[in-house]
Amino acid sequence: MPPPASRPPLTRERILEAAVAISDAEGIAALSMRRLAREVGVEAMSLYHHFANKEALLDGLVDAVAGEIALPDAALEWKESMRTRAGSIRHVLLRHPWVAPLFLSRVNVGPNMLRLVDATIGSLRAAGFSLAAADHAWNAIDAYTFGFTIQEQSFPFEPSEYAAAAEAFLPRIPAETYPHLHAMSRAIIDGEHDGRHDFARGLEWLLDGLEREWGSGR
Amino acid sequence: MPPPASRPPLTRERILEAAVAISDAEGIAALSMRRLAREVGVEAMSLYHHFANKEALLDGLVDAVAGEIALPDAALEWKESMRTRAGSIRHVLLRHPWVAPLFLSRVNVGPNMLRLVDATIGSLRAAGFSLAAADHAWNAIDAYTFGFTIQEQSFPFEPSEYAAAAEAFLPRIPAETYPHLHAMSRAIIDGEHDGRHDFARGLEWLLDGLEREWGSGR
DNA sequence: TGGGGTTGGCTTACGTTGTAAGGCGCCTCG
DNA sequence: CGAGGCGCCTTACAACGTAAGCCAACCCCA
Repeated sequence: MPPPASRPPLTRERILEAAVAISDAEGIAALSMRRLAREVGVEAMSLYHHFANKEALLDGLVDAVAGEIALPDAALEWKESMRTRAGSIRHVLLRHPWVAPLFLSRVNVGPNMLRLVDATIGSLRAAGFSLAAADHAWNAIDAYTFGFTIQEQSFPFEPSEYAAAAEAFLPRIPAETYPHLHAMSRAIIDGEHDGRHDFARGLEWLLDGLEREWGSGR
Repeated sequence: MPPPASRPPLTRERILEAAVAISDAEGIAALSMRRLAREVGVEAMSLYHHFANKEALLDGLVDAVAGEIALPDAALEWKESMRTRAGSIRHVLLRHPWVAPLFLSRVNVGPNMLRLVDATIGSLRAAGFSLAAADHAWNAIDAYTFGFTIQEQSFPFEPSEYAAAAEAFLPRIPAETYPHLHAMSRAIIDGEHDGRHDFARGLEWLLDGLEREWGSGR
C-alpha cells in the first residue's frame, strides 16, 4: 500500500528540514538514517535516492544552515559589515549547537556557502581590499569565529554557574602544582573575575590588524 | 592459556600510545575498541578495565597529545612566548591531523592540559597581565589557532595543487552568479594570488590587539 | 600456610548503525 | 498501449559500543 494515502513527496529539502529539526531537538548523535526516515514517514533506504550516503547528507545539512546566515551588505563600511557578518554566523551557530564542528571540518561548496563567501569577498573588495587581502581577511575572521564558538559551546557550564563550578573543581587544582590556575579559580569564586570570554573584543583586534595592514584604500 | 606466555602488562599508557599510533596511521575513524584491543594484544572488553568507556578513552587521548605541546617559558618576552606556544600547538596538531577537532570540542582537564594552561597564564601574568586579561588572551589565541588549523586541515588540496583545483572547479563558479569567487579563482589559476593563508599574520593581529589593550605593564 | 578478595583478563550476547542488493508498482513518455 | 525508470520497500550483513558474567592469578592478612 502507498503509505497513508498521500503525503508530501519526499524531497531533498524536506529531508534536510527534518534532519535539522532532529539535530536541534536531540543532538547530531541522534541523527541516524532510520531516525530521519521515520521523521519524514519513509524507510531508511529511501533516503539514498536523494543522498549518495550519510556524508552527502551532512554536506547538505551544513549548506542548509549556511543559508540562514545573513549575507553581508557591500554598502556598509567594511568593518561594520564584517562585525555584522560574524554576529550572524555566531547567531546561527548558537541556534544549531551541533553545526559548528561540522562547519569547520568539512569543505562546504553548496550554493548557500558559495553565495556567502562571494558576498563576503565582495564586501571587502568594495572597501579596496586586494583579492589576496580579502582572502586572508575572511579566513582569519572565520577561524576565530568558529574556533571561539566551538570552544564556548563545549564548555559545560553557564556563566552563572562559573563560580560554583570553580569551587567544586578547586580541590583538583592545588596551588603548589598549578599556582596560576588556582589563583584564577579563586578569583572566579570570589567574584573578582567573571570568567566570561568576550567574542567581540578578539574580533576587534583582528579587524584593527586588517585595517592597519590593508585598510582604507589598499 | 594466558596469552603468548608473557607480554608487557596492559596499562593506560600503553593503550593510549597504541591509540595515538592507530589514529595517526589510519585516522580516528579506524579507532574502534576492537581494533585498539587487537593492537595491544587483548580482547576489546579488557580495555574497559582501564577506561570507563570510549569517551573516557578519547579524553585520555587528547590529554596525551596535549603532553606533546611545549610549555611556554615565562622568562621569554610575552609576545614571543605566545608565538612559540601557538607554533608548538600547531606543530602538534599537524603531526596528529585527527586531534584538532577533538581538542576544540571537549573540555580537557587532564594533567597535561592543566599544566599547559597554568604555564600559559603564568607567562602572561609575568608580563603584567591581570588574571582576566590573561584569561581573555589565551582564549582568543587558542580559538584562532585551533580554528585556523582545523580549517586548513579539512581543505583537501596541497598549496601546489591550488591552481589545478581552481581550474577544475571553475565551471561550478560562473561569473554571473559568483563574480568575486570567480575572480578569485581566476587569480589563483593565473598565479596572481597563491591562495595560501598565513597563520602567523592573524596571530600577530591578535597579539598587537592584546598589547594595545593590556600590554606593557597592565 | 592457608584462604578470601581483588584485579585483569576472556566469552558471549544485544541493540544500533550505515548501506549493499534487489524487488515491485506507478507515472511518464514514445 | 507498452516500456522504462523512478521512488519506495524489504531483507540482509558486517561493524560498532558495551552490559553481564566467568575464571585464573595474585596479594594480604590471620
